[in-house]
Amino acid sequence: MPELPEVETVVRGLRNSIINQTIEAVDISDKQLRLPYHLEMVPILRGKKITDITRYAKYIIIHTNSIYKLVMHLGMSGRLTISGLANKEKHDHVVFKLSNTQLIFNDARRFGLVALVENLDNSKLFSHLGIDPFASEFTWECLYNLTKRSKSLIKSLLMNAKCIVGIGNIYATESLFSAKILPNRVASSLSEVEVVLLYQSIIEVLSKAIDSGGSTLKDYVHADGNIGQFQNSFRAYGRINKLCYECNHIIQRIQIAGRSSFYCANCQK
DNA sequence: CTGAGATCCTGTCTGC
DNA sequence: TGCAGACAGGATCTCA
Repeated sequence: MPELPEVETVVRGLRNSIINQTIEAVDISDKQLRLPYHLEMVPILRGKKITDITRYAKYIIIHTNSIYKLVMHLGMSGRLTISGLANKEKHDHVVFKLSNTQLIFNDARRFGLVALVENLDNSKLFSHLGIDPFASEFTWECLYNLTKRSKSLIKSLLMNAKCIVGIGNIYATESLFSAKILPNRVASSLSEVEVVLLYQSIIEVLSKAIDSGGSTLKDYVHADGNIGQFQNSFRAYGRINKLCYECNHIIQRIQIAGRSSFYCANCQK
């Protein structure tokens, strides 16, 4: 679910509310997430102070005054929220009791993960990941190099975390619409001009989505429980059979790599 | 090696 | 109203 803008929004929300708080207890449910829990996190984190919260790809990293970092991924339906209420909700899998509130990891579909990591650089979770769109090394030339040597479809490439991290189905769809490039084009067929347009579209779409607090389709909420607003700015995603805002042709849907892709056959070439 | 498809899991919505 | 089937922000494994 949450793509880069949603994760970034959650991280910013947490940064504003739980830095300097102490983890007093960790309560782990019996339902497994994507990977087995590191149960040793319960004693290790007890009494530790939260010093910073950062994002690495779609992972949320909670730094403490111990050598370990708490790493979380929201999968498709994960929520990471702050709540003063003690009552447990369905699908609350890990609850961190803090000085004067609770940090709650809730995930209906359990595709997410909560892990303890000592060294981020050595972690298997991150070793294969591609470039972050907001890293200074991510330039249009960098994107061009990726497309040139790829035989996959451009939308698959954008969503492939081994190439670029953080872009999922929504933002791949919106970026391609904005750049007027069909999602089922072979990546290596894109011209330099098209790649420049696509690069600019990715940065613009992601930036606007972050400014809007991300997109809420169903499960995603901010750390404070509020929903995102970027879903109101979608120009292609989910707009099947509706009129294209640019040219009034019908928005169509195709499946690419098993995911719905929405596009305007008139605008996108 | 690469890329497409299936898979993990639960909830919600649509159509019969 | 009930039930089957499709579909949903991701990542990873398997197979061709």
